[in-house]
Amino acid sequence: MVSERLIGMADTAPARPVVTRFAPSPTGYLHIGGGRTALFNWLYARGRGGKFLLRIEDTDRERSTPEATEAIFRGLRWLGLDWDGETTSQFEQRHRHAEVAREMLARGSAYKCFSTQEDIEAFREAARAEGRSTLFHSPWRDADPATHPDGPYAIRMRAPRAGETVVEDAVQGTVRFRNDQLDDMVVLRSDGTPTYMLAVVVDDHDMGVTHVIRGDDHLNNAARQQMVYDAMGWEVPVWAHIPLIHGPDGKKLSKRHGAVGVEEYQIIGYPAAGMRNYLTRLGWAHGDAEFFTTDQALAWFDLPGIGRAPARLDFKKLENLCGQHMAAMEDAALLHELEAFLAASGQPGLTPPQRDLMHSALYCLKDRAKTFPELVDKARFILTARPIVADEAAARLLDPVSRGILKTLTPQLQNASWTKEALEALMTETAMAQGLSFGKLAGPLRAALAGRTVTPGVYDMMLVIGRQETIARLKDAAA
RNA sequence: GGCCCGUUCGUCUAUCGGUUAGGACACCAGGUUUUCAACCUGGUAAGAGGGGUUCGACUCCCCUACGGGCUGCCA
Repeated sequence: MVSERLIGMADTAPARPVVTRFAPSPTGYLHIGGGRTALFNWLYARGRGGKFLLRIEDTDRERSTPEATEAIFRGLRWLGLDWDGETTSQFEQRHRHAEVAREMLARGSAYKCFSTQEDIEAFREAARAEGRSTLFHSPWRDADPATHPDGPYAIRMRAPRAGETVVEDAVQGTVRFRNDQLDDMVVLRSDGTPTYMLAVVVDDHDMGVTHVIRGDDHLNNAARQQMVYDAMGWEVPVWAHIPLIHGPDGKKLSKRHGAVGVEEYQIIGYPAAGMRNYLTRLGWAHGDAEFFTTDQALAWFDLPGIGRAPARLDFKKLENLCGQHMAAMEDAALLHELEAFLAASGQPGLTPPQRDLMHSALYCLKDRAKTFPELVDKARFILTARPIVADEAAARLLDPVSRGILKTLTPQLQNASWTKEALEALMTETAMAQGLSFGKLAGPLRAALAGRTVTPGVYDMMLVIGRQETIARLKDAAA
């Protein structure tokens, strides 16, 4: 099959270095679906030693804002998706676009259309009434230039009416469109500005984009854009239209599903590596691989592995993956990302002493948390100063009997060797002396040390905060 | 309405004509255990429906249903 041959060629023997791009319109936050599209493009290019470019599609002057552009940058940076070279602005290329439109005019592959919006609306109105196709057929397509009025005009593509346009898509396969189903799209508006349909093609060509990986809401557009490539005699890129992401209910992702903006995920506290893993796995598979590093994703990512059906967001699985990545992360990197999380979510940062404690405690914290808020919660024993205020559940464990036991423990801790083994021996001994199981002792101990019933192991906490602080907290609790 | 895409456990998916349809998350049960978490073991659970093609279809073709997209001088 033709499509398979194309895919094979693209994957095994690229004729030229791979160049991909992410081309968001700056009209709001970076959508999670857009984030995944960017990730796929980044993985594909970088995994092959190619280039990943960023172009801001800001030709809609009404809706484009610099704030939105900034939000896109922040979102991509958080995901760790760096792009090559300068960011390009589609709007700044408008003169080049217009030049191409005029070139198409000169080649006869486009024509001046003097129809007004009202003419077109009337045409569609009539077509609807008669049950005909509402595709606009401009009367100016074959008009004699001598009859052209001296007014504003749009430039329309002179699209072929017969035959079909075949899109070879690396994900969707061979997709055929009958040309009579496609109309003569406007490439240059009557105010002289280019339309998206023209601008993407010109920009992708000028930037040397070899693979267009984007949402499948553009699949139909590919057919029309291909006509522009053909008209200009340009090489058509490899198309890869990936399915959109849906909400947990299978419906199109929207605000009511909760987090739709990439930045919201950072604020919720997912580690970026876990986010990348999850997003890569959503709609793409490499056999049974579930948990993998970004380096592995770079090595494995390919187009044939992309699925054709829309995927639903599953926060449970996201969390699970994030938990695994947290546990696998280097302490220094984890600490760094934790601080970035605190800043991004508007929380107070760590003081230098807290930072040191956190660093030394991460070993017993990181495999207990799936998100940064969970990590912070589990780290409460090093983030709060004495006196430790016990929560309700912890307070219940500090009954008079338990407090008495804690009291007998403090002198022994004074002389104990401060290692896990020694502490363990001491605790077990103390528990037995009281006729208790160690579990009965650990509860109050934990409550005294952290004020919580959910914490890292008691020995780990004691080792992290040290002898003096441990004894002080036990005395506080026993008092 | 027209055109285009899609449909395997609840969810993400493997399978590229021949498998007891595999894995992961979630869930349930058990184990380990100083709580929670983590961890270990086991379990429930799937090819939308109907026609073909074939010795044999989840895999190929057609129809239907359902979901999604496009149908702009938006991107």
